[in-house]
Amino acid sequence: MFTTAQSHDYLRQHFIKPSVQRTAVMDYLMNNRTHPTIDEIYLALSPTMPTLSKTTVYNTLDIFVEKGAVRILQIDERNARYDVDISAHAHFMCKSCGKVHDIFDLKPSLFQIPTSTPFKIEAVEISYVGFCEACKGN
Amino acid sequence: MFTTAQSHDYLRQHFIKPSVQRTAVMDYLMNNRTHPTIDEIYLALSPTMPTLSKTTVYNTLDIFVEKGAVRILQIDERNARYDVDISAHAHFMCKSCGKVHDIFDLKPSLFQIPTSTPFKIEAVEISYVGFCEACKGN
DNA sequence: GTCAATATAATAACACTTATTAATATTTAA
DNA sequence: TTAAATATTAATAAGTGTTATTATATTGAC
Repeated sequence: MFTTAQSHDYLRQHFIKPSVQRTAVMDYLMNNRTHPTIDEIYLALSPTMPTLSKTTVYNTLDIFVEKGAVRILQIDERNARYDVDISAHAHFMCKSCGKVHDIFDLKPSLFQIPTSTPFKIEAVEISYVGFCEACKGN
Repeated sequence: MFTTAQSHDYLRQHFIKPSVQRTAVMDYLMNNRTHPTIDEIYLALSPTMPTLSKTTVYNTLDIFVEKGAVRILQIDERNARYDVDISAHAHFMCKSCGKVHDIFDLKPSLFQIPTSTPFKIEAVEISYVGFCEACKGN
């Protein structure tokens, strides 16, 4: 369980001014490693922050991504998903239930930037799709 | 340069009934390896096929993907992109010009399905983002 | 405490995709 | 070959996630 103080610190480390809204969003991301969508974050926070607007959630996540505090995932074609864990790891999405899971135990070499290209590569995304444990039997 | 006859054959190989529209779309994909969007395909074909509708392009690509003749790429958050090359390779997208390039010369092991997960993985997508040769100087 | 700068909220606008339905082609059976 | 059934295409409308706009609120410097 991460505290609000820790979220606050994490924001400061990434040069993001920690407003009440930003701290709440970061707090949610740190404690819910489910790669939530904007909507999920908004719906989770609005009961305790009734004045929160979805626009603010969008703006907040934009800033987090821009400052490198959070990673945006492209794995789900429907919605953007967000991950506070910016370390090298891959993702899996279940075609049936839609849940996105982390895959950590891959060879570090998978995440290396290829040197054979003429491009200036800044980021890698490795995504797997299929069926999760709960869904693969059905 | 691929001929219409070849597109026709490729469709048949994937058990897709080759209508005029489907053959035209496949023909375009086989001759334009630019990972085009729906809009690009539609705009390219409509001058010579004035009755073509964008809905048909959507439907057609859905069928192609479902039958495994074409791969849909998630790399561009704005639009879906399509690739007739279904062999194992990665993609790079330029953050500046938006072009998507193939990256073929990677170790085959990169595309292996990880065995350490409890998931039934069916597909892998490896995406890189950054700046292309033309844009990286600016 | 006042003023300027920044952040938030509400609303509207946008863009891509999907659903619906009607029209047109194509196939099948007599 | 013709009629009926089926499949495909086209046009329109609807839906959904995201972005733009603008007004309000909050913060920070003096």
